[in-house]
Amino acid sequence: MNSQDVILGLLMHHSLSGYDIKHKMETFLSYFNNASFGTIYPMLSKMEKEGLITKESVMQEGKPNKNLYSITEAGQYQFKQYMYSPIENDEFKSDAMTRLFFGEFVEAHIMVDVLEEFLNRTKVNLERLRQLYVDCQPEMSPTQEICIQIGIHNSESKIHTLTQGITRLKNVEQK
Amino acid sequence: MNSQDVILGLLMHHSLSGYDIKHKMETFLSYFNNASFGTIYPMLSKMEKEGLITKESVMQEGKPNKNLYSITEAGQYQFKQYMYSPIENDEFKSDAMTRLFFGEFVEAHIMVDVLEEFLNRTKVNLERLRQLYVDCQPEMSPTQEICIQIGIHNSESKIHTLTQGITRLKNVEQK
DNA sequence: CAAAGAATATATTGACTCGATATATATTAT
DNA sequence: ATAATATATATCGAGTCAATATATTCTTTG
Repeated sequence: MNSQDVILGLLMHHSLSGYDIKHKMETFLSYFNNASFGTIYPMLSKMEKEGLITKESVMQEGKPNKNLYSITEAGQYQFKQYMYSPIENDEFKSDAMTRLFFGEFVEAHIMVDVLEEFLNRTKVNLERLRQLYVDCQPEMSPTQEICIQIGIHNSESKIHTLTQGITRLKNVEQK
Repeated sequence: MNSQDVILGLLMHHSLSGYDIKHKMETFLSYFNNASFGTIYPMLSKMEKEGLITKESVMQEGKPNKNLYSITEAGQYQFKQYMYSPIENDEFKSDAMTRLFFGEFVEAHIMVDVLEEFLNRTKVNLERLRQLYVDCQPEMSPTQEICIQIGIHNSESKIHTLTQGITRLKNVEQK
C-alpha cells in the first residue's frame, strides 16, 4: 500500500483536486493513514502520466482555479488489484511510547508530564473520532463502521491504561 | 524523534553492534518503533563522525567480527536533549484499516477475509507481547510497564472489535 | 560427510514519504 | 487597512524502508 492506492480509493466516488484529497485524508483517514502535499502532488502527476487518472482544469468563483482529477478504467482496475493483493503489516510509530520505554534515564516528574500530555492528546483524538462517527454513521459502509470503532476503542483503552499508569507513577514518586 | 534518538537510548545501558540494535528494536520496541538495516548502519556512521558514539572492532569466536558502538558523553547529552524536547505526534499506518475503509468497492467475502487475517495477526502480536511481559516484568522500569500494557490492551481491544465486526458482516452477507 | 539452511554481521541502492518552504488568490475578521 | 484564514499547487532535502548483496560460522538433514 502506498499513497497511490489511497488516492485511487478516494477518487472511486468523486473527482477531487490534490487539495480535496489532503482534506479528505485528514478528516476520514488520518487515524490510520495520511499523506502530505509533498507526497500527493507528485503522485498525482505520476498517476496522470500512467493513465490511472485524468486532469481537468476548473475555474472557480471566489477561489483559485483547481486541477480536478478523475479515475480512469485503468485506475479502477489498478485499485481492485490493490484490494485483492496480500495485506501488509501495520506500522505504529509513537514518540510518546518511545519516551516511556527510555523513561528510567530522566526524572520521574518528566515522565509524568509525558504521560499526561499523551493522555490529553488521546482524549482530543477520541472526541474527534466520536464526533466523526455521530456525523457520518448514516452514510458509512459496514466495514467503515468497524474501522472507526477500532479507532475509538483503541483510544478508550489507551486512556484507561494511561490514567492507571499516571496514578501508579505518582505514588511511586511520593514514596 | 528519529532513529538516532532510539539508537542512543539503546546504547545507554550497553555497547551494541548494528546487528544487536536491530535485534533489540525488534524484540522490545517493534510494536511502536522500528528501523531497518538501511537506516541503522548509515546512521551509526554519521553518529560516529559527530562524536555521539565510538566504534570498536571486536573479534568473536564462531561468529564474524563485529563493530561494537559505545555512547560518548556528547551522546548522553544529546539523548537527554531528546527526552526533554516536545513530544511528536503518533503515526499509525494500517493497510488492513485502509482496506476496511474502502471495503464497499469489493465483494463482502473479500472483506471477511481481510477482517479474519487482521484478527489473526493481532492475536499473534498479543501473544508475543504477553510473553514478553511475563519474561521481562522483573527488570522492567515503571514506564516500560505502562508502555507494554498499552500495547497489550490495544491488541485486546482490537481483537474484541474485530470479532464483533466479523459476526456482524457475516450476518449482513447471509441476508 | 557433504549440502543446505539458519544465524551473525555489514553495507548499498532505489523508491517513497514527510515537513518545511514558497507562491498566489480570495474571503473574513479586527 | 491589514492581518489572518482558507483555497490551491509545487519543490526540495532529509529520513526511511524493502530488497539485495556479500561473507562467515554453526546446525541440521539426507
